[in-house]
Amino acid sequence: MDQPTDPSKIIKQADGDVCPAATRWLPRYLCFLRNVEAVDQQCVSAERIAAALNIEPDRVRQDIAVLGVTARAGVGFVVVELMNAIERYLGWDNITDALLVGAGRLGAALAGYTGFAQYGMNIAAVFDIDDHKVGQTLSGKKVHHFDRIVSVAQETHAHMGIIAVPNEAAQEIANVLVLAGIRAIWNFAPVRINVPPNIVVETTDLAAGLAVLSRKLADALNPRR
Amino acid sequence: MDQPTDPSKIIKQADGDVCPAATRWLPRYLCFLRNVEAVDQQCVSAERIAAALNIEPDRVRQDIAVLGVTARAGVGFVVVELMNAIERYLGWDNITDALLVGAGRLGAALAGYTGFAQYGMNIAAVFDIDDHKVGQTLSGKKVHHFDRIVSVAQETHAHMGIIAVPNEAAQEIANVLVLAGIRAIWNFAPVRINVPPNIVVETTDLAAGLAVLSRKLADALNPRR
DNA sequence: TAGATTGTTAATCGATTAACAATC
DNA sequence: TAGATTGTTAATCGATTAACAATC
Repeated sequence: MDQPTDPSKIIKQADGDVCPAATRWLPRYLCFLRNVEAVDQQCVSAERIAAALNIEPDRVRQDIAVLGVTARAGVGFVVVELMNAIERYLGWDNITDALLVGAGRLGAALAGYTGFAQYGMNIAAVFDIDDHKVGQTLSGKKVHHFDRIVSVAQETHAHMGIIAVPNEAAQEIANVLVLAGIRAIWNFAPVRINVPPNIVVETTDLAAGLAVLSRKLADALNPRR
Repeated sequence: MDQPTDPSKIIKQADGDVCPAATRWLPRYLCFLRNVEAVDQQCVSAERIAAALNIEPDRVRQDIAVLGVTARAGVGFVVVELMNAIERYLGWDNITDALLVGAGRLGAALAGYTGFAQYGMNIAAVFDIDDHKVGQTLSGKKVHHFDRIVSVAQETHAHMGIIAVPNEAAQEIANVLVLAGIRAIWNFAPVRINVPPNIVVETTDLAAGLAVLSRKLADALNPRR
């Protein structure tokens, strides 16, 4: 308050820079709040959220702080207000159309998952380069040839691309997605992807969590190395 | 080497305690190595792995260090040797049978994903409490009533359970899985779960990565707050 | 030997946990 | 006012990045 801190830090806080760690928790709070709302409760304290999710109340308050929603001490937050704030913060108050590239095993699973609507996302079209897959439907979505992605991107005004192709192809696909005007890429290939600075990328490696679990299990079943 | 460090640290290193951060990277290396092997290359350096995955070579070496595989300086690692070491470390040299609980949206997607075999895991059976779903098949797997899980667990000798049910039910399901003799739980419900100390849990929240991406996208499309 | 790459140890960075004064 | 809960700041913890001597 009175001690002037390192200026670089001040700037970092001042602009709306995203703190990934906090953002990752917001969907959990939102999910819980939806349940609470369904039961017709008006207010909820950070304590109660924490208890339900089995985490520290401190973290709940810290994560929520970025939203700018204020609570009444002794009472807590207004459920609807907090829900709306999270949805607005994540941009989940509007559905984002996404183009899914890759109709293989993972692509098929993603196309078949009907829960993305809850997270403000809709898979608008599916693409592949394999002529055997092109023309078929995947969970009711038609598979287009990847050549057509630029025109489809323009038609749908999609902002997001989802990469579910083999490692080697991932970077190349990303390049084309950028050319097609895509601004955000959700990458399921276990490789880091290079994109221009105005494009945002998030890589999700499904196998990572399973690897940790498998290792722990191997240890538990067979201790002493 | 000569300075005696804090004893607690020494113990922590001494026993085979898992470092989650390193373990999370191993599937990526494995995936790349499988490609390299397919092209009939015998050796590979940490530098090359790092280049292909677009990360720092230092990290590759550090992560690989836990495996106890040694490389020849100036040449690198023997591909097959390194692959086998990773698979053994993760217990992926044997397939683990898993019981999937929840035949909803996410459960259906997981049951439909045919790629888990690559990660040493097989979904042996699917369970739900909804009578409409019980008896149906999900991607060729029959859906059993959750009541039957204890007996099925014994028949299949499954060690792993996968939770894909709504938040509120997650803890309860976990309790039953433990009673059924399950040792490892892969939890897709965005809640922290309590289990006895001899049971291992890993929670994967699909929405977390999407939340970060959505927020960054919202920022990119609409800067200045 | 010389060049290249390893493997380990130290330094930075970020995220989680703890503490506590401010507020309703 | 008293009790309860917030919101912010400091302390701990772990993970990533950097550095460098050891090795083939």
